[in-house]
Amino acid sequence: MVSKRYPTSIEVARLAGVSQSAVSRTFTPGASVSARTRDKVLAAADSLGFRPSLIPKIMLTDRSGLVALVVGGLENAFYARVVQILAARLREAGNQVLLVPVDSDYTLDAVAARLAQYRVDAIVSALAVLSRDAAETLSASRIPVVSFNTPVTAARVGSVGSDNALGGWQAAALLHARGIRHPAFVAGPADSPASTERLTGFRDGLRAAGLPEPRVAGSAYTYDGGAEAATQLCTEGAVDGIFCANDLCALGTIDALRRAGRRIPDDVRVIGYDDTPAASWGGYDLTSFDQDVPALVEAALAMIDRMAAEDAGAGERELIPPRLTERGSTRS
Amino acid sequence: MVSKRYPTSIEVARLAGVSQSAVSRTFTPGASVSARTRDKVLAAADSLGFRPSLIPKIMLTDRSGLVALVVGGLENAFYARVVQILAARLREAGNQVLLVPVDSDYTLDAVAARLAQYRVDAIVSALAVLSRDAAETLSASRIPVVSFNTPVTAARVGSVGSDNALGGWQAAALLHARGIRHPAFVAGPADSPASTERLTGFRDGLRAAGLPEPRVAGSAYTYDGGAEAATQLCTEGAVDGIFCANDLCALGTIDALRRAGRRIPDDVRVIGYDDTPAASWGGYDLTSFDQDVPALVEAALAMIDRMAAEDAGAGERELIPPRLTERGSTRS
DNA sequence: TTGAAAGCGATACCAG
DNA sequence: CTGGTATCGCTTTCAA
Repeated sequence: MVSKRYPTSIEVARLAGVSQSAVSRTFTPGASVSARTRDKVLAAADSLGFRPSLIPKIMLTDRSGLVALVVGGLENAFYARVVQILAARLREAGNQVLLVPVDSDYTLDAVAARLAQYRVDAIVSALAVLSRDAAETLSASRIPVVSFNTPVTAARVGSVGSDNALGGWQAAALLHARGIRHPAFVAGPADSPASTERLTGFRDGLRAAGLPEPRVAGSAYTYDGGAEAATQLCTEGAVDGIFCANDLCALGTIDALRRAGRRIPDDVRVIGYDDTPAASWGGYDLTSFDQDVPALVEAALAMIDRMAAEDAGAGERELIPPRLTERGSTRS
Repeated sequence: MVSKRYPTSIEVARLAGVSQSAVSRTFTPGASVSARTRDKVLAAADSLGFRPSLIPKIMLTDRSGLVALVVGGLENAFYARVVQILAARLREAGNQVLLVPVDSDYTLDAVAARLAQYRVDAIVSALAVLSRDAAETLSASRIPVVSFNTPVTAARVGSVGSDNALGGWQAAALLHARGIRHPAFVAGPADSPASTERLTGFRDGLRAAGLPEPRVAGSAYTYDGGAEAATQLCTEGAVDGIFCANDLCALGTIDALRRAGRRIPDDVRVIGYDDTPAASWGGYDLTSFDQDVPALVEAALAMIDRMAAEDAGAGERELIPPRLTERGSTRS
């Protein structure tokens, strides 16, 4: 037998000797209740530990106040920061955050259905990789979706992200200014649009500067992935300037370079992306691009509001310029 | 005017030419529906994009399937990992995770009320600091609460954590075995029970080994806090063995020591707590204690189940022994 | 196996 | 200002 868990407004009303409507009004901000009635109600409510349920209201309005936040890899400090800031902002706006960790597109289908059942008001995807199929699964749920760093757009699916191509271009310009001759790129997963865009911008920037095509290695947004890629780049040819798809890779790259006897920045200059806390730690002192998370979050929230208002507005994409912080890893 | 967002079972029933009850039964696992009826219903549901709402069920059962996860400081990789693993396990169990970021005990009061309104089934607090008052606020909401690394217990409030005193003791034993003479402790916030317990265990271990009282510095679980503490310890006296309240401090400590010209482990040995990814990075190679997050999570979930079953059972506390991983920062 | 009908706990409109 | 009542979308008896 399950004991009843929460007192209802009816019980409060009975105890206070008023109608249930009076109780409801007492807990409704703008409603008209006499001070006498309110006091009786509050006293009764307090002694019973009454908290008006939000559930009936959700049923009436079809708005839950819940926003789903789909994430993979919180071990990347960048995403941890996104979650933190996004959750804080949503809470300020009176929303609650449903955190949905996901390890692959595959699990996303099941998740989308579940979220629809909870009547979430919007979905924010902070996944490094989001396929078009997965995006469409989300889109089909009739819930506004905003995706971080993924160019997919569709009906009710928008996207915000760092201007990765611009970052790549600036990385090339900086390395050129520091006089490097042999550029290389340490990539993230092949299906990560962010990594691809950064490489494209990097290529364009190098070309504009009259430098050769970068050699490319790597395939994961991880420390170990960066280390392996760097080792490979070192053994297979000349390198004196490396742009890494993110900071995590860059840290692995730096450590591997040092193990191989290269000095930074004297022999090789390294640039990362995300400007995570570790970039400024003494052992690394890594030049990196800050994606400006607060701006990304604001853009995402504004986009959600717009989609919710217009109902089924077409997808948009918004890019935020990254901000370069130069540190020891690229100094002359 | 807000357009209707979701189709209802009544609309599906109308389209399929059956009763609304039939629709409900079709989506209820064990119910008895003829194949013919089910097919009609499924076809209609599909064409309308129908997803049965969970909200009415919550209203009927007073169980939302929502578990709140209260966190501060996701920038600490340890907590990011806790959130990740906990969320994954809860989802396997069919629960959804409500993520509640909080920056102080003060905001917790408001949060507790809100969570009660959503009828969350349980609250997990992964806060470094949780005061007794705050715990009682949570407890008053009649919702089972499990707290990480905080010794508070009360009715419906349990606690799981690493056996910090044991870890402290082992840290002392290890440093003693490595022949240090001048121990020190880099502390977390003064009101963090985890930090205090680690120090207590460390003190006891040192005493048992015949070593002097440790000097103590520091006051935050941060990289910068660790760096400042280390600088202070270096300038104010002799040090050759430092136990840090967590990894983040330890990394700052190591970098500050190096800036001060000390070699690690030759001049000073350093031990951290949490065994975060950065501990094994090349630049640090930090000896650290793994809190065994999966075990902590299992213990927390089991405790929640027990509390939910017994209804208002007394609070318990469960300790998981930490696992030491020795790396270069303490080798001979 | 089926359909009709009674709730679940709030909000909001209604007349008094 | 107050109390009565319809309502939201389901699940669950209860009869047929």
